[in-house]
Amino acid sequence: MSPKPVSRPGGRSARVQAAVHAAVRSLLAEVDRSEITIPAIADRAKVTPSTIYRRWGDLAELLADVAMERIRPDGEPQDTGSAKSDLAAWAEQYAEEMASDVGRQMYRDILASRSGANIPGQCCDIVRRQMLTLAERAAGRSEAFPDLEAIMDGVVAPIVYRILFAEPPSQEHCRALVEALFAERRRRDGGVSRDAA
Amino acid sequence: MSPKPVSRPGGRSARVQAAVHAAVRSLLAEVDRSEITIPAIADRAKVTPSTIYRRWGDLAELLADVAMERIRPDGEPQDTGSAKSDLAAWAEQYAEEMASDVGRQMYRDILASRSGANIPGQCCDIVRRQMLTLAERAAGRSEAFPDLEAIMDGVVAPIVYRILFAEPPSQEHCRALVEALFAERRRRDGGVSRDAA
DNA sequence: GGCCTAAACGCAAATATTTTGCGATAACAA
DNA sequence: TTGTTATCGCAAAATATTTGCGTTTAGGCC
Repeated sequence: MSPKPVSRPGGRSARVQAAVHAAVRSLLAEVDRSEITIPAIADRAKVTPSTIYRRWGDLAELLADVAMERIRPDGEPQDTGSAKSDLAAWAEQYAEEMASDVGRQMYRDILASRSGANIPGQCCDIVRRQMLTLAERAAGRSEAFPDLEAIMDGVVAPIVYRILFAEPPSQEHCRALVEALFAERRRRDGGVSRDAA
Repeated sequence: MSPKPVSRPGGRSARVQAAVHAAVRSLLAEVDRSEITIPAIADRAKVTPSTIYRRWGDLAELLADVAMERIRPDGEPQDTGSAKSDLAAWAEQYAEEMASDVGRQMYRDILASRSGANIPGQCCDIVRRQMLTLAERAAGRSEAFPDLEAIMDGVVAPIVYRILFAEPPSQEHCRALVEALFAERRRRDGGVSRDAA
């Protein structure tokens, strides 16, 4: 049961949540992970541990909550002039951010969440929304753009998989993924190669 | 510090490890995850908790250790006659196994491991080895076969990503991934579309 | 086979954590 | 303003984790 649906989001609750999140972020930056414990967080946030336990349930849910907040992109993806270069730029930047220690850790915290809120799904949706803005931008320019699911399979999945399980992808590799995707799309336009999930 | 390099793998240690692993597996099958605790495991395995703490460190490492044992494939991938159908059959079966609750949970346990042993990397290597046997089999038949990294990007990563973050891929989707990979491979033979990680 | 050394275990005390009951506070609505 | 109740703080109880120390036993060596 991650951050419960705050039915009373006013002053005090908001202050507590902000203080706890800030405490987690500072601890993540300063100390080793094995020392990040709920009493330690409560201490730094000037709250009692029981408050955190009641509101977030356990450490995994709290970390997943903080990770979800941090993984949210600041703004719209960069506009570089063309659909392909937009996607390539996005992929390179995303890979670089998520390949860092904090990025990889955010992903792990998100996957460790056991709440019914489907946190990993929300994380995936955030990326999907970014892709949709790229798609709309391409449509506004009358440019072709790959199918959303094809992007998830062809660009996002390889980047995330490599970061989580192997070596992070190089910039060149990210560009090659985008290149291959556009090449395939051009080849069989509106093709059936990637149908519904 | 996951399962320490057992410097004395003889009788007693082996018995303890087997009992603990068995206890974890039975608990995973029976009770809710929130009830799986080290004292509970120790209880069922007829061991003292301190033994588990000293040998595995914490619950996450123990669960990752058990998951790594379970994720190891039983034997060689099925031989279906051709390289493409071999890969398709492997992908479909792998997706089905890992999309189950236990499969998804194994992946999460593996990613939650913080030991220096690089458990996620080992997990990735297991898949790579399976792909190598398929490649060798194809070579023995003088069949073309995609590059290993292209398979990881084009087939394994999308399957695992979807299982972890979204809806598990359908059989048709798995087949389509393999189909697209072979089509691309044929198009630019020995091409540069997927260079080193 | 019998002996030695140290790794691995069991036990129990010491710490740390999580959970829970209850009274106090403060957000929100009427 | 007043009432209602979600949320919080505090402290006791329940659990889980760590640690010291004596015992067992695997593996090496005569």
